[in-house]
Amino acid sequence: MDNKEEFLCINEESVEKVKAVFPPEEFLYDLAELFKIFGDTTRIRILYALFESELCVNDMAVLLGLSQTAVSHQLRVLKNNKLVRFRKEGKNVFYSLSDEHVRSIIEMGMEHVEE
Amino acid sequence: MDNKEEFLCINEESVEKVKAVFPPEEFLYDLAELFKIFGDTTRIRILYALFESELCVNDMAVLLGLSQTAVSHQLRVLKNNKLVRFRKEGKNVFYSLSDEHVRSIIEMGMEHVEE
DNA sequence: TTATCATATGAACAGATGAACATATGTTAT
DNA sequence: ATAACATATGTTCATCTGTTCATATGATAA
Repeated sequence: MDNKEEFLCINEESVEKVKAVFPPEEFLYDLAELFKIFGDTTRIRILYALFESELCVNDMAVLLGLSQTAVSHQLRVLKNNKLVRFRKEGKNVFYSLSDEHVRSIIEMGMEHVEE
Repeated sequence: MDNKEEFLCINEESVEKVKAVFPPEEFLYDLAELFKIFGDTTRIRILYALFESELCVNDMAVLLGLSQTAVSHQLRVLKNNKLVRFRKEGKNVFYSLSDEHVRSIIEMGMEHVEE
């Protein structure tokens, strides 16, 4: 079942063309990791909520009908990947989108979905 | 353990503001589904390969060092979600990106990763 | 027709992932 | 100090997902 018959390309030219510009594996890995973050309903809902206004954890939970724990866990993921930033104010932590890239990426996705 | 103390908002105003413009759940679900597709290394590599040139299944497998089966399975996902299209030519099936949205979304992601 | 090649599909297994629960940390008020 | 509150974290568990293996389909050539 050794199914790779050693580089039997059908169109060698195309393959070489692609190979020539292929980015480092790590880069594409990071790219996939980024999209993975957006690929969860809870996280997308959180990010979308932050489109309009910064919010504290409790308010997100209330707004989205989620447990505080669930929100906090997902915020950690978003924070670790620099998609949101936060400021502390007493007992509360207010989160907001970290930059315009986040907005752009989601908007691009929305265009595709809207069709 | 009933952890939702009935709408105890810290900032009622922000919550109302977000609620007012929140899109239907289904829309955000579809959006997450779309990003989920991009959130896998194999699929991103396939899509990226198709940036340069259309390719048949076997050539993708050779190029990316994957089994034919793995590529075929992922192409099905991409096909079902209309991210790639294909044309048959004899025994071969040539795949290509289905539209410019795909390219735009990936490019947006790359900008974020490049930082 | 049969043999061979290119791709697709189904089943099963391994690893990843999100949610819930319990608990910990950190902050303010008393 | 202690109590009450807001958020964070660790662990467990059920589910999802991607890969592999085996096999099927579909196409060309002999």
